[in-house]
Amino acid sequence: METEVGHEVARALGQLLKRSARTWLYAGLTEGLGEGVDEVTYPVLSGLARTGPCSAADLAWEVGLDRSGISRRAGRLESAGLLRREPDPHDGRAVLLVLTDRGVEANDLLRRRLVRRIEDSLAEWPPEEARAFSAGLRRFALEGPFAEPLA
Amino acid sequence: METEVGHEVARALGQLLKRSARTWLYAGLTEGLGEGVDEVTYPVLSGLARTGPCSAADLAWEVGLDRSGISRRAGRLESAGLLRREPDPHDGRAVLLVLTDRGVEANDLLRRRLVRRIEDSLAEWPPEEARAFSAGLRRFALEGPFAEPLA
DNA sequence: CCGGGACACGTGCGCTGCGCACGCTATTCT
DNA sequence: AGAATAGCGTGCGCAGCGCACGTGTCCCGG
Repeated sequence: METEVGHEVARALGQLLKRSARTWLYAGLTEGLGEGVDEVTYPVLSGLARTGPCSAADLAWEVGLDRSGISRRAGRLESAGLLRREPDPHDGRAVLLVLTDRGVEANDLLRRRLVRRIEDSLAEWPPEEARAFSAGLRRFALEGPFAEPLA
Repeated sequence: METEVGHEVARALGQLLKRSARTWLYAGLTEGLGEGVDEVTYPVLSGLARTGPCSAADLAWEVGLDRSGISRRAGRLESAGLLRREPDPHDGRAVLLVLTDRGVEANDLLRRRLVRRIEDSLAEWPPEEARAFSAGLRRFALEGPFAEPLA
């Protein structure tokens, strides 16, 4: 019984973690925006939108990446004018990453497109089933063991 | 309403696709097996277990990767003695990838461990909720747009 | 029967992303 | 004040991926 669920989730997760799945999810989503934002930099953009202005280290924890990776990606977003590095007023060593207005705008746009794409793929689901799936996925991804990524 | 579901799924998927999530899912899973099998080669192993003996091209479609990637990973599994390349009796050009007995055994072991890990993370869920989540995830990942990865 | 185009494979090559480690500057503690 | 610590950006090496080439095989048309 229960082991059936485990197998099913394992199988589905395997499919979901395929590179091509990620590709599909973000493919063509950044159409019309500058060169700086793509599927690689989007997690930094959206993560920063969630956390608000914060250091690269904190954002690294949020995004689940090394500091250096964040710094590089942030550099691209900065060049594209979507992100601003400003000195932390309380600590001269620290640098705060802050979204510019255009950054916020770009993030909103991308998020809308992403949500749209996901909703399209759920369009034919019975609404109740979709809700249950959404709640379960949220619980699994956000409240499960993934919550502590860099342990 | 419905847009709430879209946002929630988008957020959860973002979290799920983090590198650290993949890391957590497979971390330490290959303990005790040879050097050839790890989180990189496992998709090939399990994919081949699903499809049965097949060519690298077909497996590439199944796994969602380029042929070359499959060939490289298959090479590792071959070195580890988990996989065998044998000439296709019907086509002299083609090469069939076949799991050895040890390969089947390794795949079963890894799968059991993976299922175990997932079930542990679902241990405190209400059984009905877990079932609903499992069914929804299966539908989303296996019957959704991900079904055609290399379109 | 045979020759050319198509097919399947493995691999060299360049690109990209990642983590580690170094150097530098600012802070904090003794 | 001087030393130890913390935070940052970046150079470096490694690994994986896709593309494209060369090789061997199949198939069909002449």
